[in-house]
Amino acid sequence: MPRREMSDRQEKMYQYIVSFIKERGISPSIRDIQRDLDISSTSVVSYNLEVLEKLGKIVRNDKISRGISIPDLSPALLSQNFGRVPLLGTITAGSPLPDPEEVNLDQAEQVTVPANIVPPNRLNGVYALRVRGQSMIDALIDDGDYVLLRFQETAENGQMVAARLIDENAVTLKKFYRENGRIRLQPANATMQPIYTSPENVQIQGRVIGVLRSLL
Amino acid sequence: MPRREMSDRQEKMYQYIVSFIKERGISPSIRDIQRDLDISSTSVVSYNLEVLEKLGKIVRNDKISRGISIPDLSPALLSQNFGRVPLLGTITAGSPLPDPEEVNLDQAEQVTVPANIVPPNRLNGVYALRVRGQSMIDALIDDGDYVLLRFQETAENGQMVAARLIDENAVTLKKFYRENGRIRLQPANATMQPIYTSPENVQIQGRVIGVLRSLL
DNA sequence: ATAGCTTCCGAACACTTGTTTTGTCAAGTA
DNA sequence: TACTTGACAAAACAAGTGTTCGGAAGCTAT
Repeated sequence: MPRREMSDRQEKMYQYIVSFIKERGISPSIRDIQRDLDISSTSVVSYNLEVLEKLGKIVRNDKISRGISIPDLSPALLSQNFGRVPLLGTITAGSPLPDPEEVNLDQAEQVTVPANIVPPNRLNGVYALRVRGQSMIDALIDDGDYVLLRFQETAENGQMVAARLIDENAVTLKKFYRENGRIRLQPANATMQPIYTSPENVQIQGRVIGVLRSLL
Repeated sequence: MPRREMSDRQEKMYQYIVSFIKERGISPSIRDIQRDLDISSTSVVSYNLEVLEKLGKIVRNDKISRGISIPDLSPALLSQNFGRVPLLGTITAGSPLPDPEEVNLDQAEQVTVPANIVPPNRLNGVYALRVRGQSMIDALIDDGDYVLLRFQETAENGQMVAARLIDENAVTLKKFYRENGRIRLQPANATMQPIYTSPENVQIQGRVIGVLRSLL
């Protein structure tokens, strides 16, 4: 049996509910619908809401006020197909990076991260940085890209990290290598030289786990 | 004057409201909060909600039932900080690509696109493809990346496009050049040779406008 | 036409829900 | 001490809100 279509009235009610929720963030009451759609009785609204629920267009939370919600608009979606991480600044070879723990996460600009790139449930401790410069061009990271980093203080050889050089008070995006007692920070750009320094002078601020690039 | 912090109780209430809305799609009532958080009186809830609203953590719709909404969770966000495009398949040098117009867009897998990469209002006619192979490695596109393409049938010299070779019935990701009467499709990989063919044999299926990469 | 169905109407009902009022109590503060 | 303020408690109040129910109107099929 094919799914029945919505009647004219049901279509209008559905549209009304969707825009009401989009604009105000809460469900309309039955009397809201009745009034704004010039329906003669609340019982008519009730009746058609029942139909809409059977059609799967809306979900009703039994007998409670303003209990209409729309599955396709569910805030649950907000944590399903993507997540959001704070954009903590720009990373350039040589310029200092705001400490992720000191930034007010509430007021930081947010970057949406598709679930295909990093699943939302693995987004804890992840932040984004804008890339300035081409020091990682051979690692397919270009000026203007956004890199996603997971905060961690250690790294394996070969991992791409944001590393802080304490003495120089600089933060840079490099590949990390531990070599008999010292650290090598290797740019992915054939024209640039690696940095050698002592383990004490290096503080890892996160590891790159994703890249986003706009070519518009 | 620095913004005050939430008290312990307010923190709990806020968390409760957020998860309630996420799970059920509607706001909790004051008595829901009172009961589930073991608060002695509705007036206490009311009092603290007032504080939360002053802090900007929640929005209250005056005097109506279940009128609490959370700005950060607003369904309006669903069309603000990102958009979604269909994932139409995989592009490999040599394998055919499903025609974007023939695919059922409703049931195609969706990819979330951050507003930073492509603004949602410019997402019309945009689709995503998974990249197979390393023919564009010098253009910073690697195996496994997602590329975002805007559907268009013409291209300027140097633009990166998905091009269909009609005779060969193959689709490939290349840089496009028009050279005195013929077309050159240039891979961005020093080890690979360009393809030369006639304009009649080339059908452009879209231009690359973004790249998403996961390094997890 | 008649039965059966869907859709609608109007009003009344009962529960849900936000608000208000009156106090209490502890921590500051002059 | 006396006064203010923040946070809480208990109960009562007044709307807001979903539901129900008898009946009417329109429609379809027999």
